[in-house]
Amino acid sequence: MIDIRFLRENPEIVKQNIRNKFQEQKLPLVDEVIALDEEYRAAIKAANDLRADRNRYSKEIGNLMRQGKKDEAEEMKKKVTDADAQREALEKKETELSEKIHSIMMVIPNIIDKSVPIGPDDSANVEVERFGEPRTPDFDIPYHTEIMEKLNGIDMDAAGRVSGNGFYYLMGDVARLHEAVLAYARDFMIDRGFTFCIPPFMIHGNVVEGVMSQTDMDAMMYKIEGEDLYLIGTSEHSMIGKYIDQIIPEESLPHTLTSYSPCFRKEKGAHGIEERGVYRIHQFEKQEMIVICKPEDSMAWYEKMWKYSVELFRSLDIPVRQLECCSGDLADLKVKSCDIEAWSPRQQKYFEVCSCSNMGDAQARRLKMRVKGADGKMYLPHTLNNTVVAPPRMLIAFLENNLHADGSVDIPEVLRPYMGGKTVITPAK
RNA sequence: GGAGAAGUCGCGUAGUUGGUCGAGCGCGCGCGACUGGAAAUCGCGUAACUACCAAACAUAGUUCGAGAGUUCGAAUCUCUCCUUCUCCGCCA
Repeated sequence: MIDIRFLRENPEIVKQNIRNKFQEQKLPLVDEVIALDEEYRAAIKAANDLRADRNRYSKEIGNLMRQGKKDEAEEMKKKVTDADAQREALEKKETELSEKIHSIMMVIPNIIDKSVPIGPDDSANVEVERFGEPRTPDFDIPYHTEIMEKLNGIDMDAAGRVSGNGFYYLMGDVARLHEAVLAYARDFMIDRGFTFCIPPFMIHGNVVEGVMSQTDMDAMMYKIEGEDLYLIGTSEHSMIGKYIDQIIPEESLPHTLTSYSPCFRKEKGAHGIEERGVYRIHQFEKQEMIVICKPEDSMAWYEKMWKYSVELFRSLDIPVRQLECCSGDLADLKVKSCDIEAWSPRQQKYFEVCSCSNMGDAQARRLKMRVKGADGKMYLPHTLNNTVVAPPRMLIAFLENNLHADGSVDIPEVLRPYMGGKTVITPAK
């Protein structure tokens, strides 16, 4: 969500930004919203004048009543009532226009950063840098669910019977590994100064609207029947939502938080064969990091945040690369975003395991989250989020990269304390 | 889930026959005076949003949990919802 004042004053920038994001169908909305806005402000002005009249008369009526001048008061009441219809019509127009403008502003994309590569879709994303040498073992690596099955670590059949497609039972060492990764990631972020947080896993509709775009909401969020509650798709939703309607003291910035939560996603749409198993599921668990900071600091935080992800994966000896999202692949709220992708020796390619985003002030504007500056002035902070690690998916990379021909899997040193000291897990006999 | 109480300006409170209440007081905070400096004291100031404006000020509008209603006029009356607290129930 961008500032309507900015749009009003810089329609060409907004339009060019829409073109850069290959959303030509939204171009007419710019002029449309400018016209509506003009109409809206005229309506406000007219309605304000009428309200001012009413207020003035009402005060006068009070005075007259006190002086016992009933007749004059009655006459004045009539004057006010006469203007009622006009005032109510204007007020109705006011709210209608305001709603229209709001709904348009909700779909106007955020202005992307100058550095974002222009491209229509994810095929135009740009590899920026690789970290670690991709390895290719001299034996065939099975599909990740097979590796897990050999370790007696997964039961997809039972999950299918109990919950349907898109769920999993993790068992034994694999389940423990899953928790170990989360615990390690949690401590990794705590060691970097982030505050650990366990947020609500269900949130109100208005918070959902504040943190994500409408299209994302439809495609992702599960709603609780009969209640104004949604299951979160990521703890970013509750963590950024935490600040709804809040005024943050400037001296408390930046807020650096790392949160754990299960994540629930509908995952509407067709997904390929490589997205079976635990790659794309309705429920998974994730350690997340979010930062609320001054606008001028957000790019520095962005750089720091994606590097944390790289560092974490490298500490588990998994090769990764940074892939910068191009304009067309950037969700509407985002200013800049990149994925960290892990190397899959089986597929001989990288696949997404983390997603780091700078949302600029878009979420802050929607949520009415503000910072009170030292000079007493209010401004909108910037919000950022990044995956620390989402274990079911990261386990794919983990197992493939640490697998031996006999089906055993090495446990990297940093995870051993969380695995009861085990150095390796081995297939059941 | 049931019964009761409450939700006011950063915090604590006043406000209960609707009008001079956008809101008093205390604390906190800011500025100033006093002082060698400080404490204490005294004085002044201290919500957000919107419109107008290049901007500031001024002006006008909106906001006393949220929404709707009654009324010329609502913090004050009515209704619905939400939240918190107390008690009970039910449980990890």
